[in-house]
Amino acid sequence: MPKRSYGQYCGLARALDVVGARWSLLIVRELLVGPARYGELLAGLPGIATNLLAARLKELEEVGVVQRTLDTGRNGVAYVLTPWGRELRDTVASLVTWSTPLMISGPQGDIFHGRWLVVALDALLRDRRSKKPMTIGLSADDAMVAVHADKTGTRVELCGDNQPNTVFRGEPAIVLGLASGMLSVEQAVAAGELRGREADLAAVFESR
Amino acid sequence: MPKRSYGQYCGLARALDVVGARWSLLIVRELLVGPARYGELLAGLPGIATNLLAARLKELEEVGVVQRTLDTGRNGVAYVLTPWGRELRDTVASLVTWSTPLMISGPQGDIFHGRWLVVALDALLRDRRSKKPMTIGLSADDAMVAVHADKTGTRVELCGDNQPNTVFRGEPAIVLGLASGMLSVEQAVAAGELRGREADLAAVFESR
DNA sequence: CCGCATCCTCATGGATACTG
DNA sequence: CAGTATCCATGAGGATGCGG
Repeated sequence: MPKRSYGQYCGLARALDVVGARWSLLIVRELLVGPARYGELLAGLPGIATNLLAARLKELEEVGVVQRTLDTGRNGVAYVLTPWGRELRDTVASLVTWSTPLMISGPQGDIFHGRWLVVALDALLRDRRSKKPMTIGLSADDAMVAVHADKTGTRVELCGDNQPNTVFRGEPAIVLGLASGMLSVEQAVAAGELRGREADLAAVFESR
Repeated sequence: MPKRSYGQYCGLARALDVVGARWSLLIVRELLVGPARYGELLAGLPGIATNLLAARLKELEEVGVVQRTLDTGRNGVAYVLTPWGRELRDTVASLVTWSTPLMISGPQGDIFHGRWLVVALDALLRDRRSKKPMTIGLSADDAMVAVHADKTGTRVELCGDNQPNTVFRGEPAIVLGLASGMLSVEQAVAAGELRGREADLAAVFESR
C-alpha cells in the first residue's frame, strides 16, 4: 500500500497495491512460518532498514494482512497474519516454485536462513498431484540430503559431498524426518523439526 | 530485476528480484493475453512512464521472462513471454484470486480495460476443484451478467440492473458465450469472444 | 507515427543515529 | 527491545526530444 496506487480496476493491480511494495511479501514469508516479534522480523529479513520494517508493518496492518497481538509469555507485541494474509501462502508458493531456475545456481554469496526452508519446502512439496518428478537438496551440519519426489512417492538419500550444487549420489537414508506430506508449514513448526537446526541448514534447490 | 537484490538465498526473494519491481507483473499480465507491440503495452498500462516501460522490458528480456520477436504482418517488434515467463500465470492467478476482497467495492474511479478480464476470469474459473461457490459479475453494454459457479456446474444469468455491485437477480440466459471451462486464456483470445467488446465490459467481481 | 532516450522533479528506499 | 527521526541515494512519474 504505497500511496502510489496503480489506479486500475484489476485484481492483480489491486493486489500489488497492497503487497507489491518492496519487502512486503518477504515480511509475509516470515509470518507464514509463525508469529514473530519486531526484532525477530528484523533478524529474519537481513538488509531491511528498521524504519522500512516499521512502515510496512503499519501498512500491512491497516489493509488487514497483518495483525498486532499481545505476546503472552514474553511481554510485548507479536505480529501475526490475518486469515486473509495467510491466504498469501498460495502466492508465495507459486513464486517459490517459479523461482527454481534461479536457485539451482546455489547461494552465490547470498545470505541463507534455514527458517526460509519451511516456506520453500512447503511450496515444493505441497501439491504432489503435479506429477513432475523433482529433487530437493539440502545440507545440514556435515551431511547433504536429497529428497526425490515423484508419482511413486518420496525418497530421501544421504549424499557424500557437503557442497551445495553437487550431483547427488550415495545410499538411501531417512534424515531430518523429511517424509512425504509431513511438511505442511504448521506440521514442520509444530514438530520442531526445523526450529533447532535453522542455523545448520545451508541450501535448498530443485533440479528438474 | 532492480539492481537492488535482496541478497537472500530464498526462492521468494530471488523471484522478487526478477519480477518484484514496480510494473513488472503488470507487464506480464498484458503479455499473458497475447503478444503485444510497445504502443499496445503503453495503452494497456495506463499510468506507466514510457521510459519505465522501456527499462522494464529490457530487464525482463535480460532475465529471460520476455522475448522480442519480429511482428510479421505489421512490420516492427512484438514482445512475447518466454515459456518460463508464461509460467507466471500461476502467480498472477493466485494474486487475482487473493484480491477478490479488494474488488467487491467496485471500480471507485479506477481505470478499467476489458482486456484484463481475460486474465481475471482465467484465474477465477481455472481450478474448479476448489469447490468454493463463487459469483462473478460483469457488465457489457447495457446488460449485466452473473456467472454462478459451484460444484454442480456453472450457470449464467442476465441481471436487470446495469450498475456494478448490484445484487444479482433476473432470469437465466446465456450471454457472451461464457460457459464453464471455455475461458482458458488461449481459448478466449482465439474465440475472439472478448477482443471486440473490450471497451464495453465494465466490471468484474466475485462475492463469496 | 512508433519506439524509445533524455531531463528534471519528487516520492520512496536505505543507512545510521537516537529515544521512550 | 521496539520502534522514530534524520539524511542521503535511488528509482518512479511526467514532459519532451529525436531518429528511423
